[in-house]
Amino acid sequence: MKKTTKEQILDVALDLFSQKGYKGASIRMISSKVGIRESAIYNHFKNKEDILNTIVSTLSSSSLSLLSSNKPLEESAKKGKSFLREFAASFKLLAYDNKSEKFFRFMMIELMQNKKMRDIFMNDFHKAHLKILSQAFFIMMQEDMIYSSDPMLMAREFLSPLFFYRMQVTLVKIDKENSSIESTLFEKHIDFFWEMIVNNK
Amino acid sequence: MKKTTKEQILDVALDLFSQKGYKGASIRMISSKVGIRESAIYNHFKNKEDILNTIVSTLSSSSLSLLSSNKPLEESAKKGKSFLREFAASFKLLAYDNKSEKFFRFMMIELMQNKKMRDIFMNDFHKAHLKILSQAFFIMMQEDMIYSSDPMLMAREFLSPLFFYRMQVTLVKIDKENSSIESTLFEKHIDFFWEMIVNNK
DNA sequence: TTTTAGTATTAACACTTGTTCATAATAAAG
DNA sequence: CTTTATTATGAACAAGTGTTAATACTAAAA
Repeated sequence: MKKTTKEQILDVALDLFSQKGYKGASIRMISSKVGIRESAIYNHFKNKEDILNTIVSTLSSSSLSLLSSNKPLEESAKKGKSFLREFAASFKLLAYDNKSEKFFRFMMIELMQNKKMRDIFMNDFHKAHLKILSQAFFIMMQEDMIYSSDPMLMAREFLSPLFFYRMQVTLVKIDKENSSIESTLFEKHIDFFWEMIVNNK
Repeated sequence: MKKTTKEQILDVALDLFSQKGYKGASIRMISSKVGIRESAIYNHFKNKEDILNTIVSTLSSSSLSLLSSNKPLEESAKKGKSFLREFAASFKLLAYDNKSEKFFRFMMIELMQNKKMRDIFMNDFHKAHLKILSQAFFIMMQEDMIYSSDPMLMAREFLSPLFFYRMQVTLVKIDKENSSIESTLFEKHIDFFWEMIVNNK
């Protein structure tokens, strides 16, 4: 139940990284928030970069993508709009999950400065989602549920508003403003998008 | 023709800010790239923040939004798809303009750390575009050119992929990879979106 | 030519950064 | 109780940070 010092360091570090970025959060800031002296950190981590790497390898996959791909996509994709609703719902969930939100903020800060973070964003985050979505749209097209088009294009067009809305929720929440308006954007997006692509002849 | 020292400082500062962020770019880095000593900077700017403020107030509006709103929107909106194509084209242009690109990178880095940057993004960038687009879509609906819907929702749905594609172009260009694939996303977006909303009864 | 305004330099300041080392406190294992 | 492994401390380090002050250089105005 009680967190180990190592876990506390990781928690505090993620919190500070998400607010100030990697360079902006110092070892002394982290240690003082944990309640120890800066030198004690080095009993748990080799150096500052080691803290970063531990956070990244722990959270990059879990905090970004949904990877509910253990369930057979063939079946769930045939649910059409429900599938999209579920996809967006889990996407939205990540925007409101504490650790995921912090990692998302951190990723956004580092994105333009750090090649490793760019790779994580492109592969673990973007490509992973595009793959699931394009496959799902392909199935929906085969089933004549939606207009026929390029599945990858459709996946991008569906995904990019989701990303933007997630970013917007994060931004609004930083300034402690009520994010309930932004919260509805996800559902509106599903309705709008489905209405556009559905094959209702 | 020859740039003044003050202009050089601003150019170099923007370049470094866009790569390392505000905190990551030091006065000594800037001065050495300009070819002067660090103390000489203070003959041109009060302090580091003064450099930042000068850059922001100079570039925030021009590098982010298109503000071609000097032309009457009533007329151009009636051109339908052409209007959207022009809008996206100027959006794309900014992604390939050197200074605009750098400011965009800088804005992305600071977005999660700096309230002022968040305000610029929300107002100068996002709201400004949404306003133009929602008005345009409203006109198109009145003219029966497109399906009737919530103009603001449609504006968001149209704009957010543009933002995402612009970000993606920027990311790809950082690693010097060929961005020609991402470059086509803008046009594909227009075609896809127009196809979805056009009223072809 | 002398005065003056603008811009450069050198040196120093107080402070923060990541990291190391010898040492002390603590708690589990013998 | 003693040994041992783990985790804490305090002090110090070299390097980097933003900024200032005194001073020199340079070019136009008097």
